[in-house]
Amino acid sequence: MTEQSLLFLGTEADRSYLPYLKPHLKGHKCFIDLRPVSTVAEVEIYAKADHRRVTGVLSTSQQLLSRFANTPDPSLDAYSGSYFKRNGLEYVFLNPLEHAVTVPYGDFLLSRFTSKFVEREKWLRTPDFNWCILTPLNWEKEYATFSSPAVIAIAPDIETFRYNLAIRCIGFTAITSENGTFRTRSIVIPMDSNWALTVARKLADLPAPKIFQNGKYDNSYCLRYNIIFRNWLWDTKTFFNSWYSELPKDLAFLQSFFVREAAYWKDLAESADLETYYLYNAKDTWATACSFLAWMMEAPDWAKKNFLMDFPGVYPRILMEMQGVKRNLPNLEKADKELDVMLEEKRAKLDRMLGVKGFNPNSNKQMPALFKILGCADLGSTDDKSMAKAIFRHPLNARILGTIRGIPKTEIVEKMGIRSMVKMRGTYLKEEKDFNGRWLYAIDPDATDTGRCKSHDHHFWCGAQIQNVPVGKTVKQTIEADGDFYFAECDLEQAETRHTAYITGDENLLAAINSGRDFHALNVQAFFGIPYASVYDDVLKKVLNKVIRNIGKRVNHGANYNMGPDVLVDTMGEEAIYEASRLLKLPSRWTAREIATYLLACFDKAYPTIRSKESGGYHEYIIATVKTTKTLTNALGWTRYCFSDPAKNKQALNAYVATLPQGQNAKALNQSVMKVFYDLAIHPEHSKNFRLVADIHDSIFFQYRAGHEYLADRVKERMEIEIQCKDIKGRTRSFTVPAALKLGKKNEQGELVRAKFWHETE
DNA sequence: TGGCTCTGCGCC
DNA sequence: AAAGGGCGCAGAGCCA
Repeated sequence: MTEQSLLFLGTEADRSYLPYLKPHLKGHKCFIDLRPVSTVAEVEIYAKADHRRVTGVLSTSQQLLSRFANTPDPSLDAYSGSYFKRNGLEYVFLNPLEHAVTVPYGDFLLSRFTSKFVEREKWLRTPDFNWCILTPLNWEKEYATFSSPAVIAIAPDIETFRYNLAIRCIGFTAITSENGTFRTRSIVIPMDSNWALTVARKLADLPAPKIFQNGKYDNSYCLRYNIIFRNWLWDTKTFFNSWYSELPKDLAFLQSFFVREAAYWKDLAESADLETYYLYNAKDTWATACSFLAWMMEAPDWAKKNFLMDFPGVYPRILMEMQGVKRNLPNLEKADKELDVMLEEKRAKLDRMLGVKGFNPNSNKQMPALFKILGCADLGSTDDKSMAKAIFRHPLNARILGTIRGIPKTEIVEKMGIRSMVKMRGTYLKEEKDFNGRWLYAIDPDATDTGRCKSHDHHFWCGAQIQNVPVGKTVKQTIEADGDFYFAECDLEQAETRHTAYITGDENLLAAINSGRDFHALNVQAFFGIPYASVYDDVLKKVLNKVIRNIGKRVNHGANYNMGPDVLVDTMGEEAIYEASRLLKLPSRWTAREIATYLLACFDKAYPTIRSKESGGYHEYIIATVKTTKTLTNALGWTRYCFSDPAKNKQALNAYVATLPQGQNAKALNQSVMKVFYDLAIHPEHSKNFRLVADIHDSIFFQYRAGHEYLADRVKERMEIEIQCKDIKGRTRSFTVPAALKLGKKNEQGELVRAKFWHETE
């Protein structure tokens, strides 16, 4: 590698962080200048001076960036890692150096992007970009290239019109490999004729494996056109989440990460010029192809294993997304009307109490003002927890804030607070979000840090996410099963707690979870010494002491997430904390914080290996594992790369402590979803009588046709899979999380009434 | 008007 | 000093 001379053009804000740049320069000479720059010419004169002979410019200057970007006010963050070459001088833009300290992966990216200059030989030698617009005149020649056996993969990408969901153009980049050299060819089909449609279908049907970036989007649109992509086997978004799940995942970031010479080009999409727009489309496909090559060459085996686990999950998810669920319009209107009436009533009541007109409890200006008047400004927030505290302080507060807060999580509309009602109407009860009478959503198997699926609104710019629909009748009564189908849900029971038990190997937790008895009542006995028999009756299967059982439940929950005492007070609420104190006969002079500290200590005594600071505990194991390997791998074989140091940062510790149980459960459920998909949802014998609706973290929500109840049992069978799990001391056990099928409700005669609406599965 | 941040809240 | 994990989305308010 030849000695290089670099120039860092930063800003004053970078000054105190310059030491973080140095180790990444790998000994190369680097001039530093923090003065404002206004023109490229100025930089060139400075850099090319004989005594400097600078070849590469690293810059955190937004001002300089604006000379390169195609937009008037480009964002440094969007362009970080972007590369430009002008007049023989190369430029790479970076986020402010401060990120090296303030962002967990800041130093990592600083190193990576700096290596575009100091370790250029490590980067994929990018194939040249060459492209054309496909026309009836050139298409045969291009098609011959694309269908040649030398093509190892094809990266397609579509551009769409949002207002009518039409495909505007489709780009394809073919990767060919000859004698170890990769070449690309890119083409764009403007989708403006039947000829274009025919050609697009032909290209999609080619046997070469297809690479998409977030391909569920493209394939959703193409399915409407009957453009069927054969061999969709790769996805760069899934790739990236498989390797560095904590990093950003948008395409622009991916290209700057994988392609040395890539510049952020998304702003070309704003272009009114058609040819520029098609160029943008072609570049998208080319960048996707290059990212694919770079990932294949660079990603470690564990990331590839993650990919193989996650990618097939796109097939059941796209099926769920394209089907959605039916809305029942009369029920939707009824629910909305009911909320509307109650909302107006409560708003009027609140206004009367406050002596004003139109007080808005959702306003971040008005609510703090109200808190100030009520003497609660010290709470620092006006969220639900703070409202609970304010209400606890004084009956007047209770009267006023009660209208805003209502009874949390209640299923009765009359008891709901203003905020909940606004939330329900705005988020879940808007008819205009539906698509031909159906609620659509997206479910991504490749988008979270822990490996869970994530839901959001649909690719067709409608619908809403399906994983946070409020419990209870109000919203769920608007979701109706199709034709002669019924709804059912199958839930994994106590899934994450069971995973925690087998990961930590905590003997007490294992015993509790496997006793077949009521887990929370056992906790009450273990935590507080209150006899199990006074909390739960095993024979009648009945809770005898709801209050104390609930306290046990919440302490368990809090400790599992490694809460501190203050947060436990917040989540439980002072009322419940003092109630616990009374029930457990704790010293009456104790503060809420002291009570919470005691409650958490009770958990630690009962389950000594979970949070224990002593040697051999789970938290210590997490800290040590991340320190030595920077990764955490769960029993299903999914690995998370960890950028933060859990020894130095409690938030990071909490995240990493949670990642194994959460991710392990997620991957187990994913296996079940795959089985249900292949064995039932698309099985020739069953697909007519079975529909997958969604997977929701620890449950599968589906429909079966009347007379085909056995299909529900088959879902349950496929969810109860055996898991081999090695605990932190190296002992392997196998276990199965039990699943519970919810088909409907029993009527007065004790007969099962099957669920026609979603709330009836609860 | 659209885009942005902030706050708050829905779920597991 | 204090620290609950994983998410998406709506409304308010500010700014260009």
